[in-house]
Amino acid sequence: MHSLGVKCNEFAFPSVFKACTLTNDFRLGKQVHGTVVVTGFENDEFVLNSMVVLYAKCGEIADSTRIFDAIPRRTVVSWNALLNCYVQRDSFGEAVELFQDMIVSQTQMYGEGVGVNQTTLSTVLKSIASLQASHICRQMHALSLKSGFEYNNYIVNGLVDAYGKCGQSEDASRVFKESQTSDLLAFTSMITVYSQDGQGEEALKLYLEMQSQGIKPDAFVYSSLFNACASLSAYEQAKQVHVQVLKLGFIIDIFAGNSLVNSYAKCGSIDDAERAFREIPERSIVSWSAMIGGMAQHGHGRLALQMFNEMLKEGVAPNHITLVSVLCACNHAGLVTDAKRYFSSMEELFSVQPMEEHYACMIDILGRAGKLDEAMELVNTMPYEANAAVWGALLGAARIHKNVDLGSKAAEMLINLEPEKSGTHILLANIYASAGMWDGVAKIRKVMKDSNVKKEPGMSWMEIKDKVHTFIVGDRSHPRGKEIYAKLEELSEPLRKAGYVPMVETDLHDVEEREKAKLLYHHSEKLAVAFGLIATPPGAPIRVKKNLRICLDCHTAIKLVSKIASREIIVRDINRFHHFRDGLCSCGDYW
DNA sequence: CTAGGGTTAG
Repeated sequence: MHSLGVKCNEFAFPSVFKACTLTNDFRLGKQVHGTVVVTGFENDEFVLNSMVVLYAKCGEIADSTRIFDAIPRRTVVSWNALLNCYVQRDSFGEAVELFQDMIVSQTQMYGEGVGVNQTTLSTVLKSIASLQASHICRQMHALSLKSGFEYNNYIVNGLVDAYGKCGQSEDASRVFKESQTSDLLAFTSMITVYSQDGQGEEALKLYLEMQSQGIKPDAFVYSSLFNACASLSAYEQAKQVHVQVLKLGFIIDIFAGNSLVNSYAKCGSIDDAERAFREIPERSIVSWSAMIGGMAQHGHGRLALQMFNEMLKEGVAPNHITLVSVLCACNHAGLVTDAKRYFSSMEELFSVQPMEEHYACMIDILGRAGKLDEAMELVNTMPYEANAAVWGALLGAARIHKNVDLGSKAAEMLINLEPEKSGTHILLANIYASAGMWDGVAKIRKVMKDSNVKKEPGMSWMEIKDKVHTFIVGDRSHPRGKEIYAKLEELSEPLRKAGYVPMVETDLHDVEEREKAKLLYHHSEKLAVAFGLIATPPGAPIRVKKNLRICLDCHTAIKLVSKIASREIIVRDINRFHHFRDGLCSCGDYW
């Protein structure tokens, strides 16, 4: 047109720029920019706004901003284009800053809550979610209400996602419920929030609810569902969801595949995890890390290291998480020398600088192996302040190696760092008890009473078909309670013959000795195992999970039960898996 | 005239 000598007025340019933006034709756009200058329209705000959008879309943020800054009145679209530009390159902080300028400028120009639209809010919510900027969530929520976008699907989804990522799952759920949306993405976001918040039951319930409303899922939701199963340790559930994905004809992509590996591992079946792992077509570092970490948690240290070598052979570079898992694997297998080698060479070999987590892991390894001096040396020379993980590792080491001094020092630091946790007091009491320091035990009991620290009640679960059976110490409310207690009674004689002596001294309950022995014998994990023995077919593995660390007395007893009853018993406690088989445990009595 | 959801450790 221009080359034909036809005069072009300012009304044509925005449309031309728009066409260039839509077709991603940056080259033509630049040419037209030149024409704008030649024809003297470079001060027209409509022309300039359309140029901002063009340059932003092409990722030329400097040019875009330069033009943008020179426009006296910017359109919402220009602001949005620039905002989106920042989000595209993960500059979320800059996006939020730009938005704050935008609010000031647009409010001056148009009045409150008017100069932004749903695209603005949606883009900014995504930035807030990525930054986990919880303090701005509420403001954004208020602004959305004020602007009248409350029930817009994009905004609902954005708010759910942002509240969730900022750790405010209750607010996320309130927005979701009040919106009464039937949008697939909003459902997916809400399911993800629940699963990331450890509310696996809610996640699975919402998935059912979604289907009963006739909303068809897509492949996105499954990674979160598998995670929900993982957090519930619900093996049957994981299998059911897995089967359903296949039935619906969705391909298990890399995200869902990685979650599935993690889920099967966390549900106690490392074999299923490995099968799922082998079926992932293009395994990423996340897939490998999940598999290596799973094997480590199951106590298969050597296999985990083999897996790591296989990974290196395939040319996949480990990241900091992989290396935590590798160290963890060494820890479970008692491979101190290997751990030291990996730890000291990780920066040189894999360009991963040891972080706090790696130090904590290494300190745990040294401590468990009884090298308490070396562990302390590392604590004193590392470039970090010792955190709860480090003191926790030292406390655990002190318990295993019966070191009262280190134990009380570590416990003191831990109680300062996490005063609300009862586990620290309990562990220290165990250390005192095993050293025969009964006044120490009594003191802790008093401190716990005075400071109102409650021992978190121990609970164990067993999943049979799709029903979850819950047990707490001494509880007789289970429908098959009578049989469960009879089974334990029946086991007491063979247990005694096999050398089991109740460890009453480690129990902190304020009751008489005989009463203690009874409580001990009816710990939740023992009840769950007894139930497993009567409720599953002979020879079937028994899977139990517990909300705390498994107790020492139960660990001893269950080892013997696995032999007496010829059963594989798998207990997932808060830290790891214990595979009891033929009188032994996969953790090698280190936990 | 621009915009939304999923994966690994401790």
